[in-house]
Amino acid sequence: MKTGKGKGKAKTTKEALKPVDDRRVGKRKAPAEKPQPSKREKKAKKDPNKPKRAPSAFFVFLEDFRQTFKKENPDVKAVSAVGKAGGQKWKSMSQAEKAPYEEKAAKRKAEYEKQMDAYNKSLEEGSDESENSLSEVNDEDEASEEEEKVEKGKAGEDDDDDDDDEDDEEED
DNA sequence: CGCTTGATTGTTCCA
DNA sequence: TGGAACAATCAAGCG
Repeated sequence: MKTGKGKGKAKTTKEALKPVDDRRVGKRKAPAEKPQPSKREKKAKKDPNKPKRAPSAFFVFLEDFRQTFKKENPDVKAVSAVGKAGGQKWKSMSQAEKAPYEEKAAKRKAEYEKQMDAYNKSLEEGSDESENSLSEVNDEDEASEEEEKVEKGKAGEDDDDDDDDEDDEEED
């Protein structure tokens, strides 16, 4: 389900307008253990195979944006600057532009899912019962880069066009 | 000398 | 169902 966030719209956008004050979801963890709970403690507990989260479309976009941003702002050395700028631009971008990034992110996710598969198994490790349902992840495999059709030429077939949006953003 | 933070959004998982 | 936590970056700053 996804909490109906599908078009949730707003929510984040609006919040983004305002300084992230409370939004620092970075880590709301309860800092009770350590006086200085770092924002993201690198995994307090080591999991045997906990795959790292796949970068979201936003992160993917950031990777590219970082370089661009640095190029135009070589003076800026603050990582946060890129984050902020990237965040704003991200919202400025239309979904169509984010699409390619999302696609890439989706790919990363696919691999992540694979890892999770193995991770899940390890979780049950001791448990008996049901197990094995999925095939063991093949270690090999992958690597295929199927790049889909990048037919941007539009062979003339019309269609498509529905791309929805382009610019405009909803909101309103 | 080394760890820590900082900031973005999205995504994902656990209870 | 909801919240909580974490994903990359990268250098500066403090202990």
